[in-house]
Amino acid sequence: MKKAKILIVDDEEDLCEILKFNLEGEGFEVDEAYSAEDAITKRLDKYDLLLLDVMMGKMSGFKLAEKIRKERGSTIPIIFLTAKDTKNDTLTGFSIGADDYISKPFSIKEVVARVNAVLNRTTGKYAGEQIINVEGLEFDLNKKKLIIDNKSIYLTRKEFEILQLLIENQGRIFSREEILNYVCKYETVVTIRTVDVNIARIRKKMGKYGKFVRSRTGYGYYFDIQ
Amino acid sequence: MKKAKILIVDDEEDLCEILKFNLEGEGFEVDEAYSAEDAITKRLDKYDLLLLDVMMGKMSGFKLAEKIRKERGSTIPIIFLTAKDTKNDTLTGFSIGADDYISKPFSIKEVVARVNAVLNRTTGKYAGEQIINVEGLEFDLNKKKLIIDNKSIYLTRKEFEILQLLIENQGRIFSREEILNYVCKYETVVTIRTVDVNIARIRKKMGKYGKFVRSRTGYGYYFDIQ
DNA sequence: GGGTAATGTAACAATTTTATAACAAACCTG
DNA sequence: CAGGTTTGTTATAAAATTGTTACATTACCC
Repeated sequence: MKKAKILIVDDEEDLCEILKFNLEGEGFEVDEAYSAEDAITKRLDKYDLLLLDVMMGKMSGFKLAEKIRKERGSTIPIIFLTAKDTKNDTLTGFSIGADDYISKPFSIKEVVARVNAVLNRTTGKYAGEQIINVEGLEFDLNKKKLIIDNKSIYLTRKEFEILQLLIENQGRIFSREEILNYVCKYETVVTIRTVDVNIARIRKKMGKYGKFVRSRTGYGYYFDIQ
Repeated sequence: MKKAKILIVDDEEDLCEILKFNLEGEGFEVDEAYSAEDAITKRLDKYDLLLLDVMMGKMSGFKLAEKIRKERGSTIPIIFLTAKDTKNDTLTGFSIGADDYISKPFSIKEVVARVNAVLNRTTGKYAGEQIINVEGLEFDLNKKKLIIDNKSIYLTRKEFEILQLLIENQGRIFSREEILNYVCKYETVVTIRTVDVNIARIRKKMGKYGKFVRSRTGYGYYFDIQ
């Protein structure tokens, strides 16, 4: 999956850095802007989420948010950071929405959790149909299945991941090591020939299209429709 | 359709701004007042809804509401925002004629949802009958029930929300995390397996239609009539 | 073509995931 | 606060996936 990109807009540079450090640790790509004016100069449509300080120098976070929404018509999710002191446990109970706010002082953990939650929700919701189409072969990323001749072919997770890797990089050859590494990242070590078996299963399920999943002796596997 | 006008009365200016920002995003026209005294000076009959903080400086939200209702004889709907969930406050609020009551901390989404609900109810423009019909299975969004073979099947809130998510996105697979995230928005963290149990309960209640709620090992759950 | 290495695949085993029942905790509601 | 309802937890059985192995088949090189 592609890394989500986050833009932090806050004039407290230290805080920015801490957030950046932690969010990067979570696998996000993070940019910073130290003022609203600075943020405006950036191409905001590059980002998947905005972390916006409410209290900043000249232009407040709200103004900036308004500008982004109204002038640019963007629907990018925004989480506000606000300095308002909180007597009660606002932090724990406050939950996610398309937009959300987190009061300072907040725990880094919490911010990360919220960011994850918002991104999960919005990317889940607004990601409409995701279908890769090749030669009358539909590869549906949301429904995790193939559609061939109007028939649904259900792939298991490993099968799906392997095929996705090959299809998204049509023509490129992946060694068994690469495939195993991609599919079993954090898992225990398995025999290299397992890949063969999985490929065989994929081919079988794909029927007449199975031959598009090709092997090159000594190299590995690739997908090609020629 | 005319835009509904909303007045927010709350001394926490940040919160006001966030609410305003989000409600405007929903297509409402929004004004703010940072104190009850401030609110009184406004022509309240201009508004279709009041969002009223209970705890404010000198005059409480309740006092203000009482004033509005008794002295001005207004029937404008009021939603109270309150910091503490005390039964006493609740009662007071409702006896004054509160239309709804949201305790802080709340999520922005929740407020927006309640505002929509109250405005729908009071202005009488219902979204009309909301019934999803699939294969002789009626799913009544307003009455929160299923109708199968002319029999009403009552689903609990969680059950209903899960089923609604699945039915409204027919075919799309939702991971347990997504489902939990969707259903337990404002709540504490629960075990991921809870989803399984809820799915089982839904299937059981749906009888012969239960099989339409499907699982895909390694992915999650989805609804499909095929 | 014959020998060797690489790949394909079937059958089975190990592992992981899901279904469900039974119980416990939370939650209403009068 | 008693009793019913909803929701969450846990344990175990059942199902599905994934891995291993052994042998068949194919590709490669001389």
